[in-house]
Amino acid sequence: MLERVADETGGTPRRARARRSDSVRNRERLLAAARELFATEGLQAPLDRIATTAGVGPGTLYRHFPTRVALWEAVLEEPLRAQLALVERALANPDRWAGVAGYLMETCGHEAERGGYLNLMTTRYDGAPRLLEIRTAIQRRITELIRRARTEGAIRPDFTTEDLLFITLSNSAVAEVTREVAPNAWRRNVELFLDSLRPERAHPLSEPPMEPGQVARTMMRPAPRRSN
Amino acid sequence: MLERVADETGGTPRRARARRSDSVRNRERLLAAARELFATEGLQAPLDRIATTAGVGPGTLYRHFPTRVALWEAVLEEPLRAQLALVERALANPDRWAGVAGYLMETCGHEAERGGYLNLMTTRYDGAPRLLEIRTAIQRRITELIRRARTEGAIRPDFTTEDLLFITLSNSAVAEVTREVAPNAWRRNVELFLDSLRPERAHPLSEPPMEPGQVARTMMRPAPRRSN
DNA sequence: GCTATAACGGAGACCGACGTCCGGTATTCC
DNA sequence: GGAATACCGGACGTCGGTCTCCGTTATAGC
Repeated sequence: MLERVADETGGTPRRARARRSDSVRNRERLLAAARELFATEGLQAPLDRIATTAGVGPGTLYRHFPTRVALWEAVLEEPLRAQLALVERALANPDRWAGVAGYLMETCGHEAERGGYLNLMTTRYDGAPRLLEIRTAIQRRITELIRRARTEGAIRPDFTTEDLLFITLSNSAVAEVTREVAPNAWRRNVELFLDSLRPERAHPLSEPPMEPGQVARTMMRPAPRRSN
Repeated sequence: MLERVADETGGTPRRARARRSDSVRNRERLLAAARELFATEGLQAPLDRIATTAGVGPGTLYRHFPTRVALWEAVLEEPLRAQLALVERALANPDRWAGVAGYLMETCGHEAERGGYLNLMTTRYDGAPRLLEIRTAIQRRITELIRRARTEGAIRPDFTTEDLLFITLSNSAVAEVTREVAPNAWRRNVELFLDSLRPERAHPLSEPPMEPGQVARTMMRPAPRRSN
């Protein structure tokens, strides 16, 4: 798309320059490199290496995307939308159990494949309102998914949205550790989990579910964390 | 303990000097600082900060403990032994279900409290045979714990040691994220998990359990990992 | 083509962490 | 008390990562 800078000055409609072609090209290269490195090395992949992979200097990267979050915003929208589509497909499934179970397996499967995209649902997108918006939408759908399954007796009555988020979170940890050695181990783990949310097996949970307000603060952990 | 360096030269029994008192004192300070920082900031806490906290220079730290693992070896033996004691208590419980469930809750509880000691069971202690040994002992006990519970029908027949390790691993992730906001949220998660290993009406798991050999390679992930 | 300038890209400053070296000091032993 | 020396500690080199500045280059507009 040939976008022209909007003329903010109001009065004199002075034509702006078209974007330089090399700029457009470099931007594309940067996005491709970022997609690749984020997926393989995680959302904290070194920016300089992204620049190198893209075949541009670091200066160019920072001009296009002044912060890491800016780059996230450009790159992560697509996978987040895919995630959204996933929930919606689950919602459309009249078999409530299959909806929930399928969603969980697919989500966890995606995460297990693309290692870097773990935690798409749990990282803090501080300056990225678009991403936040999509994630909020996803969470709303999940809540609805759970609610329906619960009221129709497909899953235990005390199961909550947060519980489900925690399951995917748990899965990230398992997937990360097992990826190289036993790339399918996560599946077993999820199936085990699934058994825990069937209604007929439910035993009372001691802790009350978290309040909705807590979720936001909880799941959005500060971006850089060192594990171990 | 006033240890004297053993005279390796065999022939002339020349008395060695006693350890200098300041050396002993500094070592203690370093251990105390390491215990504190490992517990609060994780096993990857900056060594320089440990030195500073102990009130000594970095040189002193590296003389006493040339590598991070050396420091781990001195500091982590105690918590690992505590863990071992925990499993043994669980083994001693004639109520198999209570043994397994109690062990899981206590382990996860410990992890949730001392944030840094997450992953005691899953980090790689490359040059620390003493730690490895204890951990191996723990794993053997866990295996036995699971075996008994399984053969006596207290838990589902297809549940394995690895499954249990993954549960604690999952729990680390949840505990880490929720610690500040909802310090008890992990409990609910574990209870959910517990429901999944009850024997009645378990649903078949698609993937076969991992081979024992894989566990070692799997769980012992390389020490430095950056999350996200 | 020519010019104005948007965009490039790399050198390099800064930072936090690791690990070493060595002049100075404290402690032990006599 | 004095000598020998084990030990201290911080200055410093290195490294990987972030981010900026600015001289150079490529492109758009004419």
